[in-house]
Amino acid sequence: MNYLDELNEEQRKAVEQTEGPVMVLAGAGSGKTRVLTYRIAHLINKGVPPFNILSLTFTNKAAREMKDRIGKIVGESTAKSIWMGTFHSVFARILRSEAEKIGYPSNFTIYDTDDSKRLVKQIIKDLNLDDKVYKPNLVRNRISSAKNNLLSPQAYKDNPTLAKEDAQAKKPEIGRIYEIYDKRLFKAGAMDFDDLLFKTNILLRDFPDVLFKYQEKFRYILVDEYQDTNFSQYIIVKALASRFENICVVGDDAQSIYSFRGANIQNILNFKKDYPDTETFKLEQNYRSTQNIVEAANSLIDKNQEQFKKNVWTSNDTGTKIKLTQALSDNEEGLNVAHEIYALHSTHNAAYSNFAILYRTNAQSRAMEDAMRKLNIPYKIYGGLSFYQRKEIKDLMAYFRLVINPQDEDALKRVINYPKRGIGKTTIDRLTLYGNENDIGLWELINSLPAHSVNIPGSARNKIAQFAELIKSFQNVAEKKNAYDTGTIIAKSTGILKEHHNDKSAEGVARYENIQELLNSMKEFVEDDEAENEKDLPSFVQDIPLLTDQDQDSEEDQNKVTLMTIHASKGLEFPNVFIVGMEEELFPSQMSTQSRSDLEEERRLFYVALTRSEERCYLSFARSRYKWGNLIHCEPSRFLQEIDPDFVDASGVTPNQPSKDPFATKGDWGSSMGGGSDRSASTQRRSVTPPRQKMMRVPKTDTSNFKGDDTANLREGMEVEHGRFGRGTVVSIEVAGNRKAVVDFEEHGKKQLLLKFAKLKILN
DNA sequence: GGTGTGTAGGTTTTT
DNA sequence: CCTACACACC
Repeated sequence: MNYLDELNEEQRKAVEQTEGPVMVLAGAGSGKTRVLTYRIAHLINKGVPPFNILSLTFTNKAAREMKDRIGKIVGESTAKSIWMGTFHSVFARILRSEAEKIGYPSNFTIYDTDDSKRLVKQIIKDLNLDDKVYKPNLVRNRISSAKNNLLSPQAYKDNPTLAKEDAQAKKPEIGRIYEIYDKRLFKAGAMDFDDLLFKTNILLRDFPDVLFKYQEKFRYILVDEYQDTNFSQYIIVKALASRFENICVVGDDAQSIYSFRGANIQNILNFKKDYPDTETFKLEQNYRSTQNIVEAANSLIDKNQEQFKKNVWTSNDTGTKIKLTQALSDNEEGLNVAHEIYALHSTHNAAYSNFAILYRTNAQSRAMEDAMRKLNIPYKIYGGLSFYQRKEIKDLMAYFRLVINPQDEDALKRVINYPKRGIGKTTIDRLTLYGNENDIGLWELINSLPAHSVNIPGSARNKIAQFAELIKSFQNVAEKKNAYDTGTIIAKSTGILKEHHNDKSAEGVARYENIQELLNSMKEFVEDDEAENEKDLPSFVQDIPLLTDQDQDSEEDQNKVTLMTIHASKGLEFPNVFIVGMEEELFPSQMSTQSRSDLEEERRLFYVALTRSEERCYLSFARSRYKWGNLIHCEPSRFLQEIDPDFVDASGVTPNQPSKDPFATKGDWGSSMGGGSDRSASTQRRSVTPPRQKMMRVPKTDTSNFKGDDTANLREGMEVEHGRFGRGTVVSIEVAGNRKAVVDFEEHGKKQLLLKFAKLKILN
C-alpha cells in the first residue's frame, strides 16, 4: 500500500494520527476527501474492523463515492461493512432497529418537509387559528429549530424567552401547535427529518445500554463537513464519541453555509474546548484552483470577522483573471453565458461537463435554461422539485405509505379520494372531526364505521368501506409479492396509471412517464442482486424521503453543462464556473443584509462558489431581471467590490451610472485590460461525474405572451382563440351582469368564460 | 360531490 | 410568474 505517498506531510499526519480527537481544518480544494478516504483505509489496514467505523457525510452521494474509493484500496466487501452515510440515513437505520424502545414501529414513515408542512397546516386549521397569522411555513420553521436545539414541546412551552418572542410576534399558540404536531406524528407512526436526530438523542439519553452498544460499536468516528452540523447532531456525536474519543472531524469554517437549517459554526470553532487533547491539522495547500482564483477567494473571505485564520495557497499556475460581465437583463445574462460556453466548447474543445452555472436561488435557473436551449447546449439541472416531490409521485407513494403504515393519516387523506371515488371534503371533514374528538385514528374509524354514529350517509359509508377493503387487499399483496409487483398492482388497480395515460397533454404525458420511471426504479431495486436488503415494498419506500436529486447518478447525461444552486455545488469542482446574478438583494439575499452574521454567511457562500472553479471563473450581474413577472432594476452586488481588483478582469463592465454605480469609485475596474493568458483547455484536469436528473421537465403551455383582443364586439359565431384552450367558436353571449360567452373549443369542448378575464383573440 | 375560475400570496438556500 | 385554495355553479 503506497497510498501514504500520495499525501503531503500535513495530510499524512492527519491520516496517521488515528487515536484520540483530531480536527482537520481543510481549506477549499485542499484534499479533504482524500484525507478522509485514506484515513479510513489506514484504520482498516491497521486492523480496525470496518464495522467499528462510523463515517458521517453530508450527502449520500459523498458517502457512496468515498466507499467506492476505499473499496479500491481495502477491497469492496470490506468497505461495504463500514457505516457510512448522512446523519439522517445512518440514524434512521439505527432508529428502525431500536424503534420499539421509544414506542415507534420499526417501519415508521419518514415525513419530508412537504408532508410536515401539510400536517402543520392541518393542525392550524383544526385549532381554528388564522393561517395568515400562523403561517404554516413560519410555524414549521420554528418547530424545526426547536427540535434541532433539542427542545421538546414541553420545554418549548416552559421556555420564557420563546414564550416572549411568540407573544411579541402575536403567535402565542406555537407551543401548543408544536405539542399537537408532535402527538400527531407519533400517532401516525411518523418522524420528520428533525425527529431522526431528535429521537436518536432521546434513544441514546434514555437507554444507557443502547448508548453503550453503539459506543462500543463505533470506536472510530469521522464527521465530514463538521462546520455544518447543528446542535442535535453535535450532541449525538458527542455522546457516541465520549467513550473512546476516537473522533475525527473535518471541515472548513469558511464554508459553513447551512445556518438556516440550524447548523452552528460554533461546533467547529469550539471543538478544542470539547476535547482538550485535540490534535489539529491545517490543510492549506489548494490543489484545485489557479492562483488567481485562490487569491481572489482569500481576499474575499478576509472580510469576515468570525473565522480561523488560514493561509490557503497553491502552487498551480497563475491562470486567467476572474472575468466580470454585465448584462441588461437576466435573459441577456443567460445568453452571454451560453455564448461563452459555446465558444470555449468549439474553440478549445472543452467538454460540456466541464462547465457549471451556479446561482443563489432556484428561480434563476429559468433564464439560464432558456439560453442553453436556444444555443442547443446540453444541460442538466439540479434542485427545484426533486423527482420524489412531484405530485404524481407523491400520490402513488402515499398509497405505498398507507399500505405499509395505515396509521399515516397524511397518506390516508391524500389518497382516500384520489382517484375520485366519491368521498368528498364534507365526509372527510366529518371523519376527521369525529376522530379528533373521540381520539380514534382515521384508519381505525373507517374500519369500524358501523359502530360509530358519525353523520355520514349510507352511500358514502359504502364507498369508504370499499376503500378500506382496497387498501387491505394491497396489504395482502405487499406481504406476498416484491416491491415492483406490488407497486405495479397498486398503480394499475387504483386507476392512477390509466388516468395519467389518458391525459394526452404534454404535462400529462410527462406525469405518466414519471410514474413509469418510479416503477422502473422499483424494478431495478428488486433485481439488484448486489444489495443485501429485502426486496419488499417497505424496504423500497423506507428511506426515499432522504434521497435527493443528486443521489441519482447515471452513465447517460455525461456530457452536459451543470446548473445548480451554490448550496448544491458544495464539495464539487469544475474547470469552468459561471456565477450569475451577482446583484444586491439577490446575492447577498435581501433576507441576510440585516445582521452581520447573516451577511458573513452569504459571503462564505460566495467563497464556496468561487472555490468550485479549477481554471476559469466568470461573474456576472444583470441590470434588470424579472421577479414574479415584473421587471425590476438591479444594483451590482457589494461582494464584487470585496474581491481584490488585481484578480478581476472587469473590462466588460462599463461604469455607466457615475453617482450610484459602485464602480465609479473603483476606477481601476472599468479600465483594467482584458484577461491574462488563455490556457488551453487540454490542460483541464479531473471532471466531476455528472449526476442525472430522471424526470422530464414538464413543458408548460406558455400563456404569458398571449394577448387578448377587446371583446366588446364579440358576436355569436365568431372564431376565437384562447391561450389555453386553443381555437373555438362562440356559441352564445350573455350580457346580463358580468358578460359571459359560451365557446365551443375544437379540442376542449364547450366552456363558459367570463369576458372580463378570459383573454380571447378574435380570428375573423 | 365535482368542476372551473378567480384571487391571494409566495422565493433564499436542503437533509 | 406559478401554485394552492376558496367560492360559485353544475
